Amino acid sequence: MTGAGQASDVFARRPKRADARRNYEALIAAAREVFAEAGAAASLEEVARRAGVGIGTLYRNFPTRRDLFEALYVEEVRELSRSAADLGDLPPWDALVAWLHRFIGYVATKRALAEELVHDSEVFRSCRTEIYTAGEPMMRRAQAAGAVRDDISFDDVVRLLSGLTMAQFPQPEQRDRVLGIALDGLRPPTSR
Amino acid sequence: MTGAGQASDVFARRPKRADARRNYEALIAAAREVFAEAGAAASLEEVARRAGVGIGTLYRNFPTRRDLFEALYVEEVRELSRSAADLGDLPPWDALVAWLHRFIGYVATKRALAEELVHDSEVFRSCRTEIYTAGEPMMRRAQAAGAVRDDISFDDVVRLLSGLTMAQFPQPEQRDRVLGIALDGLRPPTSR
DNA sequence: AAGCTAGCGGAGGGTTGCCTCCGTTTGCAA
DNA sequence: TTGCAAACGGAGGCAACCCTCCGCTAGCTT
Repeated sequence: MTGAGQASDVFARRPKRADARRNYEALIAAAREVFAEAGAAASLEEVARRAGVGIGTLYRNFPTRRDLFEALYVEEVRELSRSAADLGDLPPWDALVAWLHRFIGYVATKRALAEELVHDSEVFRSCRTEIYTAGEPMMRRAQAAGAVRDDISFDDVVRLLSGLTMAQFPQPEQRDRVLGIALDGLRPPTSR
Repeated sequence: MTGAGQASDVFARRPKRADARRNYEALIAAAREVFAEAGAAASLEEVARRAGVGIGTLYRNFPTRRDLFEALYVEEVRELSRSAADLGDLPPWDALVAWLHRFIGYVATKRALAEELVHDSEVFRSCRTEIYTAGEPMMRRAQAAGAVRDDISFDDVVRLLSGLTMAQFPQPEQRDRVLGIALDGLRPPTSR
């Protein structure tokens, strides 16, 4: 369960001809932009326009709105999951904190997508698995080292921080401070 | 600055004739339901339908979608703000915690609305003031009593918890546990 | 009880977005 | 180079929603 096989079917539909692949990437990029700007209800025609392709091309690649969401989401999760590897040589607590920072950053871009995908999606579920596979060991390690309290689960942490990504933070330093408060809550009573 | 006068202009448009008032209330109630179910982009025609009034009536009462949002939002905030008074005789920390619990409950119902209103709204701003007027003293009191760390602001707390309201919690007890973690983060280093 | 007027409701015109369909283009293999 | 399948793109039909407008209804006042 490395996660590599889990959601690979999503990428199976990735086209092979050069122009097709180019359009596919352009659509993904445009969709990322448009949804970030206008929310999950943004017009698909706008996405196609911004990608510089016809609306027909969009629908061939992503027959439904949800298909587009899923492709976008999977892409994002992949990157996050992969990034856990870089942190192996940090001390347990530092590694966890660093990864959670990335977690917030990644998730923040697409709160709208998640909103849409929560409802029974195979892909969404396997992405969750992928994130947990990446993050849970880091937390266990921190717990084993006594840096994180024992009475909470990784799931608790994810939810606590997911929330933060939704909130609007005009200045990024406030976001960091608030994240700091939340992280203090993870500490065992003695090690503050 | 009791807050009573701040947003009263919003209520100025409240109708006086019996049938009109009835319809107004029905619209508010229907809107609360519909927006909770279908998000902020829900159809206004559906709102009117569910309220059992004509679409014309809806538009007379709330010329724009935003007007409806605002009315809904103000209503919610009012209740929350008022509820702070009940908690005066609890110990500082307990009072704060109790109020924050309510805060979460109230805000959760209308995350979608807030999303829409954040962008430059007079009403939104005065509602914020109202919430802060209700909550900030409770937090100061808790800080004075040494129950909350001194290096954070009420605004930090609001944002930390606002996030939580966005997250989906299948079981309510997990929400409480996660809220507990967040609240632990508010404590001064010594008093855990 | 009778009139006045605030308020009602929904038909309908306009806009926008969704998605299909098919004639045209273009990459790739032989 | 040539042929053919894969891919393109956008016109256009359909559906949903927005919002205005105006003839009708029913509270309130005297």
